[in-house]
Amino acid sequence: MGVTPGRVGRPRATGESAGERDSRQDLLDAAAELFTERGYTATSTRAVAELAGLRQASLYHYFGGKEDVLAELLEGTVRPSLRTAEVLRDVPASAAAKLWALCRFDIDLLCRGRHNLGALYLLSEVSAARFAGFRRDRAALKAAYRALLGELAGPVSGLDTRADLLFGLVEGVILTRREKAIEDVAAFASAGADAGVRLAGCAESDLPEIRLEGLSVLATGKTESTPNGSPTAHH
Amino acid sequence: MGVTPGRVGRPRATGESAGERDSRQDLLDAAAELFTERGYTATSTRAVAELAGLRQASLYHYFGGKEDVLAELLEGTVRPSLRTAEVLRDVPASAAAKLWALCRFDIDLLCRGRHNLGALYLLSEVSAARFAGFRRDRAALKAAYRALLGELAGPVSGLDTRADLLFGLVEGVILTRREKAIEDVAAFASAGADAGVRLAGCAESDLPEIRLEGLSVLATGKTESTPNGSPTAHH
DNA sequence: ATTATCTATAGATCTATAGATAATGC
DNA sequence: ATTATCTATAGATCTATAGATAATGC
Repeated sequence: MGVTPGRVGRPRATGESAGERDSRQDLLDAAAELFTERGYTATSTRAVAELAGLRQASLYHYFGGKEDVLAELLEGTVRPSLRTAEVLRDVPASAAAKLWALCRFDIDLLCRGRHNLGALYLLSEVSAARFAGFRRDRAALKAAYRALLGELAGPVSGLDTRADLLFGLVEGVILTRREKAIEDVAAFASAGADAGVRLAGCAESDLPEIRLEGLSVLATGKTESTPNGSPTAHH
Repeated sequence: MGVTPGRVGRPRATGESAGERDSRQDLLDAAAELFTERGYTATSTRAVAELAGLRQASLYHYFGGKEDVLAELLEGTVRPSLRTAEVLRDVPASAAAKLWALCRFDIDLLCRGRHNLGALYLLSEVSAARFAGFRRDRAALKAAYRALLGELAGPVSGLDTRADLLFGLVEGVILTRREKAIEDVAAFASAGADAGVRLAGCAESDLPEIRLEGLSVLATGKTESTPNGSPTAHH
């Protein structure tokens, strides 16, 4: 014990190999930073690898190619929200409180983290069939929003439209965050959740109660949030 | 009269030159389609030129480079909204109605048109200093939203946050549109405007009146909407 | 003469593969 | 022997420029 682990394999050309985590994660982190800040196509595999402290070709030891890196990052951005939505379904609480809680969780997640990972979804290239897994998860999350809205409003016409708008409100914070730093994320997420239930038609006077119940729902659900910066890897 | 105009300059290699509009606009249209569908960096100048019916190098006769094309498209996306916001400022109407009208106009604009031009703003590359003009206009538009919100709510705390969220709701429709076609744009835009004033704190019971007044404001303002597909060029 | 286009190309990328090398593990 | 990395490179781009060419205009 106490023995330095000693790494298998040829050392990195940049001496910096030593103290770091594993290279695969280094690559994902570097890609997250560059993809969100410069865009996907504008980022070369060389840029990713070198920010991670490796040479370009070494990226191919861990990923089939650039697209695989993006796919993995993308999936990490919806999964936690989707899991929260699933947990909420079985929690005994008012629909309004659950909706508040889901908005609050999602917005918080999108605002937190070192990079604006939600922005990856904005890349036009994501339309490609390659990212089917991600898009399936995202559709399921949207369905969860719609279900809660329906529970709240009864069989109202225009439910789909409202779900679209509400989902847009939540994802819209990605754009806000791109424009400026959000200082107090918790407050912003709560305000966003307030806006969400207002949009859903809840009366202003019911808000304080909804908020309280929503917060307690979140606390019970104890849906662990993503650790700062890097997406959770479930692979 | 009746004489075919007869075009100056060497004819296009693709015979198709004849019936078209001017080449500059052809290039902008082609770029709009490709940038929104594949992304900016992923689109080559060759692809743009050839979709426009020209050869790659001919693009440089009209634009300094790819970035100039993007800059011009971008500016066309905010200008009409900004102009509407300015017109609304001086219209005698309730703040709620004006806010409704502005939301309605913006959402309508973002949803209409052949390509999802709003999505251009999502490109990460747009952060670059190169597009200062566009970003200035966009900031001014957001300020208009905030002003109306302030007028409506009085000196409330968290006004900036609400403006961010409202703006996010409006721009969020870009994401909705990317995901699916919006069949009835007018209805969607009205529902979005409803959602906007709800979010701003207006009571459900006031909505019918706000809507009516908002619609009449829009009709008076007579802010001409962008012609289908291509951005208005104010240059 | 002027203009809009063309063809050709230099120089700079960028992705992905082949194969060498420098560690540890046994 | 296994592994993680490296170096080198082929082949495919892509952007921007130089300079030719095929129309109209006068």
